[in-house]
Amino acid sequence: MHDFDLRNFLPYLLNQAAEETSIRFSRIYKDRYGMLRTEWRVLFHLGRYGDMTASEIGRLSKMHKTKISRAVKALENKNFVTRRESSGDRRLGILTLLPQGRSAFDDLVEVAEKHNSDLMAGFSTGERTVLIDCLQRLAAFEDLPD
Amino acid sequence: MHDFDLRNFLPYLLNQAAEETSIRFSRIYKDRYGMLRTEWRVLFHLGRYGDMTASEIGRLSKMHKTKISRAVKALENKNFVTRRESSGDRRLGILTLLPQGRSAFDDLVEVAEKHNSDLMAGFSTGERTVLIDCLQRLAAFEDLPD
DNA sequence: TCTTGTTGGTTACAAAAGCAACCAGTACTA
DNA sequence: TAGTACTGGTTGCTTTTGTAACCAACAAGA
Repeated sequence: MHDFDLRNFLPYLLNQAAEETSIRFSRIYKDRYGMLRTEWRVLFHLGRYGDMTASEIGRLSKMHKTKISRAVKALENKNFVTRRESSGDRRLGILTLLPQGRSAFDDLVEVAEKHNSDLMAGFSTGERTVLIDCLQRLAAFEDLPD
Repeated sequence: MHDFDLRNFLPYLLNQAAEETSIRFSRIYKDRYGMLRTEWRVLFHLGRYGDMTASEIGRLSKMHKTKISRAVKALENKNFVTRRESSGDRRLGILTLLPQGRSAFDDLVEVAEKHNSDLMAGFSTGERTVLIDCLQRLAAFEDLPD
């Protein structure tokens, strides 16, 4: 019996919090649109930032390129997204939201905003600021030198 | 282009932070002991709380029972853990750390404590308190009524 | 004590993630 | 303009996870 407390260990605690807060939202994009987490992430990037290539999404989201590749394929099958070749660099596939994808995005953004404010509801303004700020710094932690 | 910002969306942000903060530590338990995340979680519960059954670990960690079952099997194969049948209820398997598991635990606790303080290093005392408190509340969110 | 329901735990099968190899296309540079 | 090295992206194979079905063992009531 050791006094190390898992409940103060950030990687563990963050993981628990991430899982708990994701469940309800994931049920919605899964039930309504048959999407996976990787798929809504791609969708959200395109909806939020406009046309992008897979590797740009990768840089922002830090998802591995195979995940993105498969998510894009699934979104194409759903007619949510289309891909056209870049005129300059022919390796690049520029991804664009199609009307159906746009409307799923609009729908899910509303859900996400509601869900987010539910999650934040218990916190004071000051707590929210600190929480978001700390999380953003932690999310960038691995980019720091060892 | 919508103004919804993924970077303020808690489920996303928490996930990013969780992944980033887990990488270094996971490399260590993987490299040194060939363990998976599920395995170190079980190990840490036993090391921290003493003998437990699989379902007690499940209640605390919220891991699904199949994950625990497989993690326990892997830990038994490594001679980190042993299981004996409860004298009372013969369904229950009481899990105990073996010397090798104990020493891996001791080693990893040190690593985890160091890693945790590295992660916290950038935060003020006030920030730490708020962060941990908010995360613990978020981790319990799904237990709340809808 | 039968019978119905529950709980602890495992297993088998399907879905998803991780990893490495690969195929273009580009970029450098000799 | 050939050679080498890199980048964007896909595919195939392996490892992990999720899900549901299942097998004991227990519990509670008729």
